[in-house]
Amino acid sequence: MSHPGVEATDRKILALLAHDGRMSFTDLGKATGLSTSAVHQRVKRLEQRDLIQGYGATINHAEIGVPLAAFISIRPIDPSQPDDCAARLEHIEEIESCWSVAGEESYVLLVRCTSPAALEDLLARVRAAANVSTRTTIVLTTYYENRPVAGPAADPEA
Amino acid sequence: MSHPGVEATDRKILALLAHDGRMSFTDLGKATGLSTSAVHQRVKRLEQRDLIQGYGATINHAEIGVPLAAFISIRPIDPSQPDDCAARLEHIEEIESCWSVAGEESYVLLVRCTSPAALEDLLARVRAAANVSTRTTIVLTTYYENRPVAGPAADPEA
DNA sequence: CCTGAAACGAGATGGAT
DNA sequence: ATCCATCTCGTTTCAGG
Repeated sequence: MSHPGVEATDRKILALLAHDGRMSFTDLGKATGLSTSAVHQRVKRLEQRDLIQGYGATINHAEIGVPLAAFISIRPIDPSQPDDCAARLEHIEEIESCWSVAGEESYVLLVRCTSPAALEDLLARVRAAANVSTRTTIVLTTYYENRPVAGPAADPEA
Repeated sequence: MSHPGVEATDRKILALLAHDGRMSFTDLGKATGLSTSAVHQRVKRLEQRDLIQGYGATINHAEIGVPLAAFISIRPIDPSQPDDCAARLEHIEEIESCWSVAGEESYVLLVRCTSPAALEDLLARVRAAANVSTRTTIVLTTYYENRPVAGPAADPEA
C-alpha cells in the first residue's frame, strides 16, 4: 500500500487545497465527483487528522518591505551544551523556518529582513541567543517557493 | 516612510491572512474595525496588486508519504554554459523551492521525497537535467516552516 | 475610501439511502 | 460513507455619504 489511511480522493483534495486554499467545497466536489457535503466531511476529517495543518496566504515579501532573504547555517560553539537552538531562537521574528540538519552544520534557518544592516543585526541576535557560530548564504533570486509537492501515487487497493 | 502604498490596516489584514488564509471577511472586519465590504475591497486590491500572491493549505508531508526533506546545493559543472538551472529543473516535481544564492554554490533547492532511495534517484535527475554537481543536506527535524514574517512596523505618516 | 442593505451563493447540519 | 434538503452565515454588489 501507499500510505495508511490516505487514499486517492483525499490526495486529490489535498492537492487542490495546497494549490488554492480558498477553494470552495462546491468546487472541490465538482473536481472530485463528490457532493458538497461529502467533501466537506472529508476536509474536516483531514484537518482533524492533522493532514491539513492550516491555511495561509502567500505574501509578496519584497513588496511589503522584507526583500532580503538568507539562509543561516549554524553550529554550536560549545558542543557540550544542550542542543536546544530551536527553542532559543523561536522568539526571533525574522526567522521564517528552522530545521535541524545532518551535515557540517546542525541547523539551517531561513530568515527575511529589510536590509543588509538588518541582517547583520539579526545575525548578532542569533549568535547571542543560541551561542553558535553562523554561516550566511544570501538569496539572490527566488524562482519559486512552497510549490505543492504531491505524495506518492495512490494505489489501487486503498 | 515605511513602504510605498502599504499602510497599517493593509499590513494587519496581510498578517491575519498569512496566519489563517481562510479567515472570513466578516471576521477580518471585526479584527480591523472595518465593515465587511471595506475589508473585501481591500483584500481584492491586495490580490490585484500582487501583495497577496495566493492561498494554500499547509500539508503534513510526513503523513502523506513524503517524510524526507533535503536541501540540494548545486554548482554548474561547466561555468561557460548558460545559467538556466531554474528553468531546467522546473519540471521535477519533488522540488518544492528553488533559490539562486550568493556563496559557494549557485542554487539551493528544497526537495521532498519518500525515501533515501527516492532521494538518490532524484539527485541523479537533478544532475542530469542541469549538468551540475550537488551537495545534499538532509533535514532531520522541521521545527517550524513558513512562519509568517511581518514587514517593518508601519509608520505614522503612511 | 467607507458604510449599509439587499441578493446571492456557500457552509454546516441532520436524517435517509 | 455518501447524498439531499434545509437553515444559517458569509460573500458580493451597489447606491449613497
